[in-house]
Amino acid sequence: MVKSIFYSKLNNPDKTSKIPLIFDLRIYFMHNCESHDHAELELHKIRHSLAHILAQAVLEVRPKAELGFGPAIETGFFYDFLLEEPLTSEDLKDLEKRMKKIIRSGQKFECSTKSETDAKTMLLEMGQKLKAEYAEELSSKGLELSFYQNGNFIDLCEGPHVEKSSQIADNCFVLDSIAGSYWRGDSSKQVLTRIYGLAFLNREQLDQFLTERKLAQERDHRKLGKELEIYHMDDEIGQGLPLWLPNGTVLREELETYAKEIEFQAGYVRVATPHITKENLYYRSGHLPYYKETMYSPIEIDGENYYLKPMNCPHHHKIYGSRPRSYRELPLRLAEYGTCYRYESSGALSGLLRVRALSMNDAHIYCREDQVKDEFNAVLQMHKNYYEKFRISRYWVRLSLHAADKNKFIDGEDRWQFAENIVRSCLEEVGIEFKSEAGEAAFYGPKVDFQIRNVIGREETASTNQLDFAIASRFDLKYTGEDGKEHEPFIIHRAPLGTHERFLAFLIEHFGGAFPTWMAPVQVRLVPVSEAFLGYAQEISLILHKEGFRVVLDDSSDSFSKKIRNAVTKKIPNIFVIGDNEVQNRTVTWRRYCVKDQITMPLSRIINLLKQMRSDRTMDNFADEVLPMGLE
RNA sequence: GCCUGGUUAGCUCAACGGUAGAGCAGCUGUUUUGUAAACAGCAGGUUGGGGGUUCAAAUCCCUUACCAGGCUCCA
Repeated sequence: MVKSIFYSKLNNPDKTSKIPLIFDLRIYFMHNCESHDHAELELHKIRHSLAHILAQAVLEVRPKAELGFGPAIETGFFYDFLLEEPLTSEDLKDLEKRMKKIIRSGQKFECSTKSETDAKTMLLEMGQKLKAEYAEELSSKGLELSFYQNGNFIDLCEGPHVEKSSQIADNCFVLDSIAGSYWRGDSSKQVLTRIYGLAFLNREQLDQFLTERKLAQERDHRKLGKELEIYHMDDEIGQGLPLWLPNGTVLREELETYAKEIEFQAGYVRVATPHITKENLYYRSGHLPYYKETMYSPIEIDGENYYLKPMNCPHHHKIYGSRPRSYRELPLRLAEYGTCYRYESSGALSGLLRVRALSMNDAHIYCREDQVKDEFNAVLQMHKNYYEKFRISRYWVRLSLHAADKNKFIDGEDRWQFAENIVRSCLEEVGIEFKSEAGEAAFYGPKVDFQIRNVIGREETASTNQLDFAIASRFDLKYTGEDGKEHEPFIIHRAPLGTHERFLAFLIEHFGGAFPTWMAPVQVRLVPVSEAFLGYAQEISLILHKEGFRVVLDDSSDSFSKKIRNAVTKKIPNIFVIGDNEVQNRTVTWRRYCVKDQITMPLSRIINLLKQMRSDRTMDNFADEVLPMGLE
């Protein structure tokens, strides 16, 4: 009953930001867009045809433009052009008009095939050198070269397309943005100009997408991070080096405490390691030759180079190797919220999602061969539990396997097979759906990567679990077995909560800035109806503070309504309203974030409730999380 | 790192070759309020930094730092 009062409105729009509490652009960002559903196919044809029409329009204003690729994508289409004279976002409106004109002219899309020679001759005559290059490549793979022509425009393309341009509603698309790209995605090749378009079956769907994208931008962690004073980036500190403000630090520490408790229960022990390390360690680990360009330049001291650590593994390996190990003490699980530094390319940096200073929920598990499976299973189970706890459903899991590339992956086909089989069967046993991808493994073993998309659709690896069968020998890590002989341990690298930076960026967006009571920077805001009740409010404030709650008393001279508003815009989960009635009866009136209905209860009772919510880590920012203590 | 665009008060924005302005936040008063913005006043800016063009630059040009959207990369 009370539950329904408290949560009935939670899924309604939050009046402050005008966004639903739990909002999901998933429908637009579904990974598997290969559905063969009829409408999907129609939409695909429309998008793909629009890409051609865009190219047609660009050729009208830039006749010498060379065409790159122009596919349909999840939200529309793009086309890449090699231009002598640049196009800018100001040209998009004009191009859009030209596209509409082409659409209305009702051009037919006609397919034809050509031999390699004919195709190349024609493409080169048209000045389409990039396409000619691609035609040659396709042909060398034995593929047929098909062309689609509409009006005076012809393009090498496998289709499919609409039959006539007039089948496309001329208001169902919009040119969205302009960006750079590289030919064949290779940064050593030509720089192309990419124009992105949004396209849907009709205007309503386009408008809906635009509206929802706008709402999604409202919960962008960079916006909320500023509004809720979570972190600050400062030019004088450096790119990608966030300053965690007091509110953000609460979030980090709550998350960390939670992880520490879970890891303690799971038999981990904690370690701490320095931020800088001698160069040689990274030669030993094998990282330096591969990752030098993504490490900060070394600091020279006493004739030696020291690097800021880009990962914690070598340090943990050194801890393992600090004395002889017996099979009896395995598995050894070393955990650290280690701070690392990576010189990420400046263009990749983005709020907290991609930074240069990061703290990782890292641990390394050193175990025997007969323990690998149970350990990896436990890791995946822990990972799954975290995701369920935080209600993270917008992710996909990649099983990253090796490929035949001696430069990227260490030798040993048998060992790769062994490790990959274990990882795959663990995923199956724990019941995590995954997609295998060859060539994505770490150089020392297979990985299970949890891929998330942020609220505006950018995909990142949220966390990763790896089975390493190779590094132990580089570090000469051994244990004495039951047989009295030396053996090499397997190492599991795992970071289910990824980094504070990325995970919190994701949670900020996932929760729209409204954190559960246990995490919230301010857990309770006391709002007296007028200054006459400040005394009782102060008393409550002291009690709550003594109980360890993060409580703020609003003793401003703002109007009562304004005080409520201020508390709500800060997305504080619990507001205690205090007026005459409350003073008389030693109660408080409890108003939850985003919920107007409220409940008055004795002070002692509400404190017990809060304590229980805190110790249970209730996800009270979700509609269905049940309140404790029989409030129903 | 690359391509394109951007940077005006703490925040969100206006002024687009001719005296930098508003709302919110802040501060000071008045107001003491029962559920999302009381009222008044004050203060706040060498328009990211540097250089140039011009009688005159927030506005045009160059350069640098940073930001955004992509691309590349991602142990």
